[in-house]
Amino acid sequence: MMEKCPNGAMSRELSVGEVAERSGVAVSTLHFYEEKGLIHSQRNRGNQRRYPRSILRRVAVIKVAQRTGIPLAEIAEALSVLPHDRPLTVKDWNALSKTWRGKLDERIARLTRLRNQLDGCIGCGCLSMQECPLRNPLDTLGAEGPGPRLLEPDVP
Amino acid sequence: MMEKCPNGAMSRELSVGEVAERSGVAVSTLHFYEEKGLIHSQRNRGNQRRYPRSILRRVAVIKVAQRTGIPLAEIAEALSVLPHDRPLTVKDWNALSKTWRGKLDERIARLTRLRNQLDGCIGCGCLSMQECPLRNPLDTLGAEGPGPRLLEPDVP
DNA sequence: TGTTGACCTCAGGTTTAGTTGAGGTTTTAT
DNA sequence: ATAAAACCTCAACTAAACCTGAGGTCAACA
Repeated sequence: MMEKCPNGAMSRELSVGEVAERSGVAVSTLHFYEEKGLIHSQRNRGNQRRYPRSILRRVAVIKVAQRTGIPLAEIAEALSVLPHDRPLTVKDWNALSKTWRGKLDERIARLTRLRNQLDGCIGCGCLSMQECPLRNPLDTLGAEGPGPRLLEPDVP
Repeated sequence: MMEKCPNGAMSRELSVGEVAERSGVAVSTLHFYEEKGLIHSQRNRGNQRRYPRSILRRVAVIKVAQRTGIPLAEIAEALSVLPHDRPLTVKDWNALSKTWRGKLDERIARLTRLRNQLDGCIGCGCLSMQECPLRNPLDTLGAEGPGPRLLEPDVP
């Protein structure tokens, strides 16, 4: 009798090369991810990596997270709470994607603030330490005398 | 008679430590920037770096560009068309900030697209190779049979 | 039964943006 | 005059996210 496939489908296992091709990452990257604990593999009797098809989803999730700017270490942490030996459920994906969507929002918000500041400063020629919003977030509280005018009045 | 200061103000030159403190970057970073050609320095008779006050503006501009995500090499390139020995004018700053504003826009747009896709995909549970917008930009044209359903229907 | 091509491990290299430290000189303050 | 603080160069190190290559094994196919 045929065994019930834990993946819920009659799916052959994949070699590292197949996973690479189908997921669009290099073989070396899969090795690297494994080393970092982002993915796992079984080995066949010849010591070659064999993956369940669910690896494709896992890699896809990793790549989406990367596109949002999440560093691998953080992705690893987020994925680490999920068991490696069962496919991600919709629930898992919901939790992850909501968290990451939050972070993505933050990133967008930061960049948008910067853009607005930049818009406000294009042409103003200030970039002064005391007043310019582009400088202050970094250069908090000048504690200096009347700072120099930083841009010349444009008389070449 | 007092020489006309090229900076247009009666400003003492700054040491590397002063620049570091006032611009908020480490001394080692200023050395590094100099090595990369982003900034220049004069030396006094004791071989110590001396900067005109306009260095502060230059460093500020570099930091703004970095915040928009521009790599140092590209910043160096953008700044390289401007002479090192005269302060940036409002015109210079306008040109730079407009270019960078464009790149920033692009970045924001990319992230926003991703966010919308993520929103559309939260809860959908697809992440399928053929259909999911989160996968396709990377995994262009599956050219495979009817791809597997990638997420389990959530029955733990 | 070869012989490719895919796979293995492990060490070391690459890039970006710096930081750290050793060993020595200059400046500044007392 | 002397000590401390700041500065100099140069080499090496860090971290992230991989890639490359050497030397050897495994699998598929004609």
